[in-house]
Amino acid sequence: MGILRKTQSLAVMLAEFDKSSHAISAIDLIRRLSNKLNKTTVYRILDKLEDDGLLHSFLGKNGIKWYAKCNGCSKTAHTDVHPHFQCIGCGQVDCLAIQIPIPELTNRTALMSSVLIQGKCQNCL
Amino acid sequence: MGILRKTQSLAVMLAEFDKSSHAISAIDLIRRLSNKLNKTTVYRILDKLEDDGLLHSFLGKNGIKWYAKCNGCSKTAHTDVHPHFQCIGCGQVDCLAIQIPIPELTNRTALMSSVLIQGKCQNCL
DNA sequence: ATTTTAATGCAACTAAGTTGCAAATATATA
DNA sequence: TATATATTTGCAACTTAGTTGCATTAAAAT
Repeated sequence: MGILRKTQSLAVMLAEFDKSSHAISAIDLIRRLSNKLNKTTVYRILDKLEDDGLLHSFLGKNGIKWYAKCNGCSKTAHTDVHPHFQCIGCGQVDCLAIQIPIPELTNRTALMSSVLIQGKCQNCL
Repeated sequence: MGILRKTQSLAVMLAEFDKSSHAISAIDLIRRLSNKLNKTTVYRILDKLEDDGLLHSFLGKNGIKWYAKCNGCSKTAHTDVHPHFQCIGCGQVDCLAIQIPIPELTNRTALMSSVLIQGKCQNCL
């Protein structure tokens, strides 16, 4: 189940996502908010916001977890699927507003896919 | 640096990869070989085999590390890039012998990409 | 204002992977 | 073949990301 109470911690978290247009890793968020929120709380609120379709999560380099705002998802359907880009220079991670088509597979049914592209962002070129 | 000595541990590891045609996760390998090899040794040999272009690694569901045999890679160039498939039924992971084209990105340069497709394998359909 | 129920903080834990170092085992040299 | 040298191994201890149980706190309902 997702969010049901409007708590201070929730406001703090939402503010943090409103502040930046990029994805944020769970660990970075914990670091940034360490004086305000406990890390357990951060993880729990992230979970709930994802349940509610406000955030989506994905794995970056080295398998660490990132979160970014969703576009047009709901509690029932996460429709906003797209690749993510991680800059190997500055580490910044962004959602890409493109579609990567997955071809039909032989002997298998594809149900979901995750694409992580690594490279250099404009700043780091 | 890669492998330089033909040790028993190395033989045990290579035998394990020859035994199966699927990818093997590091943790599973450690479990399977726990009576023969220390986990540190397993990780170290995996590293070296990857350096040598005999294995490639990638991240599966939940960010855990998988290894599979390479096709036509060398110590200097890992040319064998392809998507991986993880069955959500049995957990089995395979390399897919297909290419997923990554389009040109605006304001960014893509240097590498990793694609994980999840779905059902033939057995689990 | 009081009760109910969800959210929080804390400490302790788990799981995957890494590191330092002494002991063991390949390989090179004599 | 025996010895020296250098790599590999095992072990224990550590790190890092994330999770769990439980008592306390804070929303929301009554």
